[in-house]
Amino acid sequence: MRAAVALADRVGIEALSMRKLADELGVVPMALYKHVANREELLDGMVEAIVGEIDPPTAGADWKSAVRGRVLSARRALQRHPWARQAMETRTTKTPAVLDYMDSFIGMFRAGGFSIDLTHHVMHAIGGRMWGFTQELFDDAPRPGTAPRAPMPPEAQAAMMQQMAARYPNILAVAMASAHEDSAVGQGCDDQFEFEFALDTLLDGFERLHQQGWTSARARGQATGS
Amino acid sequence: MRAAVALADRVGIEALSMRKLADELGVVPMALYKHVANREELLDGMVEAIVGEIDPPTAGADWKSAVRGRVLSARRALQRHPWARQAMETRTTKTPAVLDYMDSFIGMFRAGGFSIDLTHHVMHAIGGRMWGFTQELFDDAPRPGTAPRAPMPPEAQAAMMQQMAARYPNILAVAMASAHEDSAVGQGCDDQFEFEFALDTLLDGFERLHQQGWTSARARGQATGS
DNA sequence: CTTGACACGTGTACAGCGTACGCCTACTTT
DNA sequence: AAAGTAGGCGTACGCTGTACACGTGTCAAG
Repeated sequence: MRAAVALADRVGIEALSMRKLADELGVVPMALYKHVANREELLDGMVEAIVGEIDPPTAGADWKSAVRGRVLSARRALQRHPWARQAMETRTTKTPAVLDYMDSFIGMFRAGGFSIDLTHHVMHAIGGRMWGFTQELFDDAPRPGTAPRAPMPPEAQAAMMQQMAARYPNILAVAMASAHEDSAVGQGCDDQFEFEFALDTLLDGFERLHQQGWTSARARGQATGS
Repeated sequence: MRAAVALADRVGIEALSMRKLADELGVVPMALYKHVANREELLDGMVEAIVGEIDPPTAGADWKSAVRGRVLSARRALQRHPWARQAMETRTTKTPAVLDYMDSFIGMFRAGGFSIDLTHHVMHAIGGRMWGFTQELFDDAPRPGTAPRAPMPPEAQAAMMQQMAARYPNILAVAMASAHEDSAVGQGCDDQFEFEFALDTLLDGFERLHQQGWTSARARGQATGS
């Protein structure tokens, strides 16, 4: 796994093949399949490793600087591994380290007193920026070419829920809240709304900066008002 | 090209191979290479086609609703072709339709009276959201595995500049301004700054919403303050 | 001390991929 | 009529992921 990350750092993600990695390890290609089921799972593992490099949230900080610091840490991790962004974007399954990160990320807003509802929208808005770059989050839309996962037996689902509740309380809270909301849409969350929420938050910010005659804050040595 | 888009719509981008596309057209694979140099160029062309589907900016609207409408149009185009997002993210060369779109996008802010400087940062901040999703823009960082493009003879470069100036005046204006800025960094633009600018714009927006006791605007039938 | 399970590596094989190279045919332009 | 050109064809090469069967070594239970 570490070797895969190192190799990708050197040759990029496209050039990382099972054969090249096997060569690197002085081993025959098929040997790798004793450790991962397939190439996809290898990429999953690599992403896990990168997510693990992100610093934990600074304890005792206000929500804003906690979030800010965490995102910048994620960005640093991504910059160390330029292939990681693309790899994350193509990943479809959410692995434990990713869920951990999301859960604790949600936790930062909750600890700052954000309502579940606002937290939910805010998570969408910050989207992949939370990874040090940007992507749509919660993107469960079935893409063509990806087979729908096999349905699980109900008791297994229940057990899964238990596990989830214990390990990812914040994710669950948000998911539950958005599931039975008294909105017009009813079940699930409204992608269009989330997109416009993020867009408008940015546009409103731009408007404010423009109205107050913003000139390069860089020269003044700070970013925005924060 | 149209056939490629249609096929990708059906089977996804991963499953779109030169051979499948050739089959679709009732033709032998190598026949495709009379129309495109390679698969990359095919993808470039497909992205061009999608960008061409985005509506032109509404004439006579204020900058904010012009930008808003355009982004939502881009989003609609992307939703019609779920593979397009990923395709655009892997594209490295900026093709004419893409440059046209960027130029006219910059133009919307300029027409709204934004300074070149603010426009620049704002373009970074809105990033790929301008595409109906989100990505880092102006991302010219050389990735491993991509050969550096062959350098051009200087007179060709000059001619290129002429063309650029005529066709993409807004892009050029922004590029020029950021090239010789009196900042500490000097030449080029500061990725880190741009990232933090966008992040802080969002965080400031979140803070404002939180402070004014935001509750689901969806129930009230509007997004944010706009 | 033997036996079997298990983790891990090997070798061979196959189908699918992008595409280099050379050849052929039909149509347009002169 | 001649020549160029746009497009399609066939073959072939090296690369990919991975299925399947077959070793080995380590270790616990009989």
